[in-house]
Amino acid sequence: MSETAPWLDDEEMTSWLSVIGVVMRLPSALDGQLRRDADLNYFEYGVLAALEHAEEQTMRMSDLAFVCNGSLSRLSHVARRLEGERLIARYACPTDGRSTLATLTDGGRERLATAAPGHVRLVRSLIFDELDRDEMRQLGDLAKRLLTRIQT
Amino acid sequence: MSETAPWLDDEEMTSWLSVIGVVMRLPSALDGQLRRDADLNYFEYGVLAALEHAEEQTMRMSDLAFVCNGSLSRLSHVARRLEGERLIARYACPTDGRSTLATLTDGGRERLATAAPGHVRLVRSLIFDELDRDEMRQLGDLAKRLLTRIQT
DNA sequence: TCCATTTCGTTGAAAGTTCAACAAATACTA
DNA sequence: TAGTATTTGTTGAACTTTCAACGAAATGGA
Repeated sequence: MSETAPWLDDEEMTSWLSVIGVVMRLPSALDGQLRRDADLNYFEYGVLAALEHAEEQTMRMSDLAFVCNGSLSRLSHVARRLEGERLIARYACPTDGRSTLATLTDGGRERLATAAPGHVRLVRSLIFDELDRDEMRQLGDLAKRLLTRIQT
Repeated sequence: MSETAPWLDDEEMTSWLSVIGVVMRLPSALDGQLRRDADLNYFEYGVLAALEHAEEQTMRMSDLAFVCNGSLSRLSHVARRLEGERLIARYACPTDGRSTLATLTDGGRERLATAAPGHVRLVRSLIFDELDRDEMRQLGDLAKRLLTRIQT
């Protein structure tokens, strides 16, 4: 990435603006519904949802941060808030003294149940109602390849 | 959007997780380079870039907010900062007393020139180096359709 | 073993964003 | 045209995220 790269041409720019438009606007669209329905933002929802799907409904903080696509610091602050609301609990990892394990509480499960139906409906209405199965698969495959690069 | 929607099946979920992964991680990847190279975040860069491409390098605040995919309030705060650094200037619109016009200054143009090469290189390395022309067109078309729904 | 390095998580402060309230100007309508 | 509603933009407070610094625990060589 050291040599001078050419600028984007018109066609590239058009595509890029659509992509970045989705990237910039989707989070606030999702946050809005979650805030109204369950007083959560998407990152908080993601934390609860990730824990629900995890074995024992428990994950290490750093793994949780990774699957939630956020920094460990961000997760740490959010975990403090969620713990304050008794939606998750944290305790020291018995096998690695550096690690902290986070687990979903009953309250967290309930809150997730409050948020989820509206969230799924919204995601359907914004994404899956617009794209058919094949298109969605294409989008997912392209996004997966980009994600590999971004995640470095 | 009122009836109970079915949950996402495995294939849908896999695609969705890739999409949301890009949505969540791309902004911080872009912010990092811009902060290092030119002490800007992506939203600020977008404001300067939008003005540069505008006629007279000038836009109404609310139009600017729209093309930058942000709220007017967010833009207003950012504009105050950018104006403080003399990267943009604001003045009342002569034809509509409610409106404010923002325009790029020489300093703003210079800052953009500092930021742009690295930014374009990064976007190329993350996006265009991974996808060929045809794939990028596909992605752009799919994203454009989603954007239409999200932008309501 | 000992020491340097890395990993893990938290913290407080700084920076940024959202939200609700507001004022000013324009547009609408009866 | 008077009164109401809408559009536009700003503001301050509350909230969230980032950044850099830190301590504790584990790892890896010499």
